[in-house]
Amino acid sequence: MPRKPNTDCRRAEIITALQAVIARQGYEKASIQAIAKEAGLAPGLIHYHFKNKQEILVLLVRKLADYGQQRFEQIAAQAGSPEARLHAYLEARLGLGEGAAPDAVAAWVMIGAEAVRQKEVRDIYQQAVAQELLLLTALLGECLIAQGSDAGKAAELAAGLLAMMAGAYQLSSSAGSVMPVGYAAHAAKTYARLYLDAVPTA
Amino acid sequence: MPRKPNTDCRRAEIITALQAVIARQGYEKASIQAIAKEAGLAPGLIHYHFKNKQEILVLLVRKLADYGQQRFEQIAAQAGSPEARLHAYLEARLGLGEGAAPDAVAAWVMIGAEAVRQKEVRDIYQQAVAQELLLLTALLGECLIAQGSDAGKAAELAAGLLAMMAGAYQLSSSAGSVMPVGYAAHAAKTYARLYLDAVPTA
Amino acid sequence: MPRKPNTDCRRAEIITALQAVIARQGYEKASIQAIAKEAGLAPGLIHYHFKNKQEILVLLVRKLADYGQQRFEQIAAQAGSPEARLHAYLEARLGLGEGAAPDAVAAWVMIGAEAVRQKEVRDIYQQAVAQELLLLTALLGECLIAQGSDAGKAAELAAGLLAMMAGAYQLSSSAGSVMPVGYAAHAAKTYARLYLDAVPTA
Amino acid sequence: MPRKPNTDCRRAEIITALQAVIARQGYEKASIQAIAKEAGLAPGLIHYHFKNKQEILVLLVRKLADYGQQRFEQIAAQAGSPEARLHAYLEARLGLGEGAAPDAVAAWVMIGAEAVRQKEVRDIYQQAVAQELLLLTALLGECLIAQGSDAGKAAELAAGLLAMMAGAYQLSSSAGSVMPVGYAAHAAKTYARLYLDAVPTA
DNA sequence: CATGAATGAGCTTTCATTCAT
DNA sequence: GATGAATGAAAGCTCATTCAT
Repeated sequence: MPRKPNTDCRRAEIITALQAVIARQGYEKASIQAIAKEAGLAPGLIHYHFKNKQEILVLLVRKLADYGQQRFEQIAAQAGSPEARLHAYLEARLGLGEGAAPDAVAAWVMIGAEAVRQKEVRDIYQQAVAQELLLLTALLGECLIAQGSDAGKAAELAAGLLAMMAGAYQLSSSAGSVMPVGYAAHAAKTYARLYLDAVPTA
Repeated sequence: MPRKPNTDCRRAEIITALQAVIARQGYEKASIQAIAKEAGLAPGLIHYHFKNKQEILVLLVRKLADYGQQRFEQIAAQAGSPEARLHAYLEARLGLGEGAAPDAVAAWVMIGAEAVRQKEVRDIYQQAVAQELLLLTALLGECLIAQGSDAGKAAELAAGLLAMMAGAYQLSSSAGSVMPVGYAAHAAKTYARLYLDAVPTA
Repeated sequence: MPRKPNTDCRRAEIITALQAVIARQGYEKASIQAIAKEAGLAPGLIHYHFKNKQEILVLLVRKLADYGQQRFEQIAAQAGSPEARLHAYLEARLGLGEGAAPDAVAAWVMIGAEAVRQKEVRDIYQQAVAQELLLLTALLGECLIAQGSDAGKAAELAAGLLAMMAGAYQLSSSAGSVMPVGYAAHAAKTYARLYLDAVPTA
Repeated sequence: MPRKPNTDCRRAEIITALQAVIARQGYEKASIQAIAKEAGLAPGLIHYHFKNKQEILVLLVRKLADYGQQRFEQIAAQAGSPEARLHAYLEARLGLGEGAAPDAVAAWVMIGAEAVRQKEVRDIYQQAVAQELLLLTALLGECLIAQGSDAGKAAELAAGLLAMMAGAYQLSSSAGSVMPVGYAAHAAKTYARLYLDAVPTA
C-alpha cells in the first residue's frame, strides 16, 4: 500500500517557510535548520524535497514574481476603465507594500539584494522586473489612448513608477517608521495622474 | 624611535575595501578574508584595527550617509534659485545612481537589506533616511515658497521622491539592464516639476 | 522510519571526555578538537549536541558536584555510629583524593581555578562548596551530640576540614610526588578526632 | 650618552602586571596585550624584555615562592619561642590568605592549576611546596623539641597544615563568600596546638 | 517519506610573536 | 629602549549537506 505522495504540498510549505525566514534574516542567515523549524519539519527532510538551498530560493523568487503577475491578471480581468485598473493596480501593489503582506515585501527586498550577487537569482529577478515594466507600460498606454494621447510616453512613466514602488518596498522594510504613514499609494497615484494629464492629446 | 601610527589611514582603507566587497557580495559574504584581500592586507590585521566586522560595517554606513550629506551641502552652498538647487540635488543623487559611483550605490542597497535584520544598522540607516527626508523637504519647501505657494505639501512630495530614489538605486544594482537608460534623474525632475506646478499659489 | 535519538548518551560521553581533557589540560586548553578526539567523535558533532563549550563545562561541574553528594548519601545510609560515618566520609573523599579517581580530582581542581574567573562556574562551584560544608557540619554535629557535647563548634571544624580536603586535592594533582604518601585521610581523621575530643562534654 | 638601563625595573613591572592579570583571568587569558596594558607599556616591549610569555610566568612563580620564603626568614629572625614563631608563620600565611594580598593568593591558585599541565611550572611549584614543607617541618620540630617530645611527628603535621593552607587559598579565591569569616588562621593554630599537645613527651 | 545524527569546510575572532621605525 | 603595526596559526562556532535507521 504505497503512501500518498505529499511532495508538492511539502515543497510549498518549505518555500513558504523560507519566505518567512528570509524576511527576518536574509538568505545567508536562513539556515536549513531555521527553515525546517519554521516549517515544523525535520532538517533532513528539506534535502529530501530539494536538491539544495539555492533551489528553494529560486522557487521562492518565482512564486513571488508569479504572485504579482496573478494579482495583475485579476485586476486586468475586472471590468472598468483603464484608469480604474491603474488605480487598482497601484493600490494592490503599494497598499500591500505598507503593511498588508510585510512578509512577502521584506522577502522581496532581501531577494533584490541577493540578486545583486547571484546571477541565477538576478536572472529571475530581472525577468520579473521586465515583466512588471511591460504590464505597467501596457496599463499606462491604455490610459493614454483612452484620453486620446499617444502611448509613447508610457514607458518613461512606467519606469519612474516602478522605481517608486521598489523604493517604497525597501523603505517600508528598513525604515518604515521614519516615512510618512501611507504615503506610497497616494504618491504614486498623484505622480501618474499629473504625468498623464501633462501628455498632450493628439 | 616610536613607530608612527597609521591606524587612521588603514581604517579608511579597510572601510573602503568593505564597501567594494559588500557591493559585490553583500555583508554576510564579505568575509574578513575577502576584505583583507581587497585591501591587500593580512587577514589578522583587520582585527587589529577594528574590534569586529560589525564595527567596520557601522563606520561604512556612517561614511556613506555622510557622503550624501556633504554632497548636499556643496549643492546648498552654490548660488542659484531653489529650483536650480533641486535639480542639482537630483542630478547628484540619481546621476550618481546610474553609473557614476556604482560601488557606493550597490553597497548602499546591500546595507538597506542588512538594515532589515540588524537593529544597529537599521538605526543608522533610518537616521540617514530621516535626514535625507528633511533635506529634501526643505529644498522643496523653498521651491514652493519661491513660487508663492504654501510649503506644507513639501513633505508628501519629498517622501515620494525619496522612494523613487531608493528604488532607482535598488533597480540599477540588481536589474540595471532591463530599465530604460538614464530614466531616473529625468523621471524625478518631471515628477517634482509637475507636482510643484500643481500646488496652487497663495 | 525515524532514527532513534542518542543525544543523552552522546552528551554524557562528551562530558566525560571534557573531564578527562580538563584534568590534563585545564579548561582553556581543552579545545573542542581535543574533546572530540578524546571522545572519538567528529569535532562538529560537539556543537550539534551542545550550544557551546561553556555548556559542557557547566554540566561537568554539576556532574562532579552531584557525584560527591551521592557518595555522601550512600555513606549516610549506612548503619553505624556518627563517628563511623565521619570516617567513611573522610575515607571516601580523601582516599579518592589520593589515587582512586585522579581524573575527577584533577578536573575538580581545574574547575576551582576556572571558578576564580568565570562567574557562572563560580556560582555552581560555590553552591557545591556550601553544600559540602553543610553536610560536613551535620556529620560533625552528630558526633558532638553523640559524645554529649554542644554541636555549636561543628561549623568551625567543618571549615577547617573542608580546606584541608580542598588543599589535598590541589596538592595531589600538582605536587603529589613531594607530599608524604597517603597523608591526607590520616591527617584529616586525626584533626577531627583531636578537635572533637577537645570539646567539653556538657 | 648611553641611556641608563632600566631593564631590571621593567622586568619587575611586567612580572607584577602578570600577577595582577593572572589573578583575574588565569594564565591562558592573560594575553600579552592585557599584561602590557596592566603595566602601562607598549605590547612590543614585553618581548623585548622577555623571550616569551612562559618566561614571565616562570619568574612570577619564582617571585611568589621567594616571597613566602622571605616572610619565613623574617619570622625566623624574630626572637621568641618556637611556638611564637609558628603562630607568626601561620598568621603571616593565612591572615594573608583571607584578604591581605588577594592578588598574590589568587595568582598562586592559578599557578597551582597551571602546574597540573605544564611540567616547567610544576617543577618550580613542587620545589616551592617541598621547601615550604621543610620549613614547616623544621618549625614544628622545634616546637616538639621545646616541649621535650620527639620531632619525628613533625612531618605528618606539616603535611596536614600545608594542605589546609593550600585549600584555604583555593577556597578564599573561588568561594570566599560561603566560608566562615577568618576561619583559616584559627583553624590551623588549633590543629597545630592540639596535635602538638597530643605528642607524648619523652 | 521521515528522522535526526554526523561530517567537514568555512567563518569570525584572539593572540604570541616579529619587526620596521 | 620603545612603539605599534603586521603576521599567521589556532580557537569556537555555524551550517549545507549526507546518510543510517
